[in-house]
Amino acid sequence: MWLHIDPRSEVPLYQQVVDQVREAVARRWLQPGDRLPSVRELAIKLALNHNTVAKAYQELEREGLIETLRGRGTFVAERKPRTASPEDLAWIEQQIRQLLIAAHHLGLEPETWLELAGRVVARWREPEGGSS
Amino acid sequence: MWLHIDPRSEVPLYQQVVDQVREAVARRWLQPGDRLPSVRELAIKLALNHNTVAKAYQELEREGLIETLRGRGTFVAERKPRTASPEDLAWIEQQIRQLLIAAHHLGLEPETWLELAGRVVARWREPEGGSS
DNA sequence: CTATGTGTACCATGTTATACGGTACATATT
DNA sequence: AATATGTACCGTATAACATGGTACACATAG
Repeated sequence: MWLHIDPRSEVPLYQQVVDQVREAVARRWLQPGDRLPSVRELAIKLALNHNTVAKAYQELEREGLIETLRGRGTFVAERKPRTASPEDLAWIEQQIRQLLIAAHHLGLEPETWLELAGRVVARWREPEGGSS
Repeated sequence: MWLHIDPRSEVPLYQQVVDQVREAVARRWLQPGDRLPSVRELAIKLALNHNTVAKAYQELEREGLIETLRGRGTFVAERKPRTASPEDLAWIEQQIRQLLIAAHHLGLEPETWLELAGRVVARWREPEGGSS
């Protein structure tokens, strides 16, 4: 199971599920058509309430990443070709700036940060755990 | 006043204050020794409760960005030279990955994202609003 | 048809974070 | 003494989060 929940994190439990499915889809660990665990099944495995898992799935469907079929289950949706809008780009830029600020206060200057980002991008399509 | 609060944002009000002071310090719009508005003064200007502003200032002091002196006021602290720890680097990498995932779902591939990040870094030390 | 599994919609409860309003205290400056 | 500062309380209110339980609509397998 590639999903793991940290109950002591400040990140809401349903949000942790959303984040991890998002990552799995983005990195193609999950392919379109793949079936996700059922709401109740996943709730038991992660020791969560079924309502919490359902909330995560509903958020993911709202984003268009998954499709749910009554009585059948939940599946990874087809990836729709999409071009980032100017608003999207502005939002992404803002997020980058926020990260630059945080990195600066941790002692990482923008140029060094950019090198680090380059390395992360280079490792983008690798399996999961880089080293042992 | 460079501080502005959006009451309809999902970001907590005190967090908005923290973020903006963090940015002002990181980008040297505020210099060490500069005095920040008093808790009550800022509370009135931003239409916040004094407790909310105080919470923001206490968070900023906890991070070492500002210093508070009883009866005197709140001031931007000296920047302490610091090297990012391995834990810090791991955290930053994780944040970068999260951003890459979000960008991907908006239609921005890692390589394009990296170019965008490069442009943001290039504009890092500019005043405030790039163009008109 | 029945039984089971699916997503979903409720309802109620409890916890926590956020934000407010008010008051009061310790300290520093004037 | 008067004022301004940060801070520490108290209480209240709202919203998000998470749980537990029940029930319904739909699909599939027997």
